[in-house]
Amino acid sequence: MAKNCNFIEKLRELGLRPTKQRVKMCELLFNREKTFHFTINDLVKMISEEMNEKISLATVYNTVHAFEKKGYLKEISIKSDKSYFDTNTSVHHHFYDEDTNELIDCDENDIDPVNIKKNITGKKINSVEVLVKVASDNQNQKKFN
Amino acid sequence: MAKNCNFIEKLRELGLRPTKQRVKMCELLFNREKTFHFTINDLVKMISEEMNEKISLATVYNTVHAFEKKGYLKEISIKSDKSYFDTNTSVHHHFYDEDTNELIDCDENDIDPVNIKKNITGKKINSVEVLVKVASDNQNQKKFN
DNA sequence: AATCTACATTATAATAATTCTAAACTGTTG
DNA sequence: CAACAGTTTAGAATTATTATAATGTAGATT
Repeated sequence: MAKNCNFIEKLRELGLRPTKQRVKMCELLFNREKTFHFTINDLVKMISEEMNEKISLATVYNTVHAFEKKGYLKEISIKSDKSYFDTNTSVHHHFYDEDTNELIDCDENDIDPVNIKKNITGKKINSVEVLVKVASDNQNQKKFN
Repeated sequence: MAKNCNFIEKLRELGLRPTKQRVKMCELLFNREKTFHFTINDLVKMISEEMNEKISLATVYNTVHAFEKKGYLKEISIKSDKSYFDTNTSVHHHFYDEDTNELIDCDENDIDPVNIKKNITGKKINSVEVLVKVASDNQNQKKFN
């Protein structure tokens, strides 16, 4: 499996200095089979567990945002109290389990292509993403007036 | 147009005491033709402009959440730094203009029904919402490995 | 290899959004 | 109107995130 030196190269190509913090974060984030979702706090915990030295929270924020800016991480808006990030940067859909707060990636064949019939003049569609909220029990919606 | 007394009745029905703060918020939120989106801060400003007395920020939070819990407001997850709320509580889709940060409701006929082919055992689909991000220029995505 | 320099990391402070708290206030019920 | 439970309020507390300023370090230069 791809190890450090790969990431060191990769980071250099991006114009990011391969510091040990960044390399460690690359290993944790990109050295895996499946893509996954995390919060900054998840990541800090993961790093602390893997490294003997402590990492600064600010570094994690900086690095995550650097990766995001380069297009290797994607921010996901589900809950507004925290930011979730996704190592799957392709446009894709999600299931969100409201019971467990779990976010599940959709396969390409889980959802048929979405047909958008309206277009906004002068604007280009950058992405089309579907969020399917699921839960064990249901609650309906009402109108006030 | 429906005035105070209507909202006083309505609030009572919901088991919410019709305090003057709540009635004022009802007027501002629900006494309009079109539904709309707002942040807590937007709302606080609107209220301050309309009322001589000041309203506590906590009250606005409490009341918005009370309305949300009763199903008359809906939280929207677009940007993660702030919470947006929507007086349109029906399941509906959005266009999000990345240039102006503007959120636009979709009509029912703007987007064809989304066909979900996967189902998660033991879970019910609560909502299916599409977010279409638009902008003047485009930027592509890459994979790290 | 020692030095230099720009970029990174760090601890901490600052900011911002939101929630909590405890006291004062106010609809509602009797 | 008296009493109680639910509300409002100001301000403190909490949480997520960003800014700051000093220190550290990768990589180029000597």
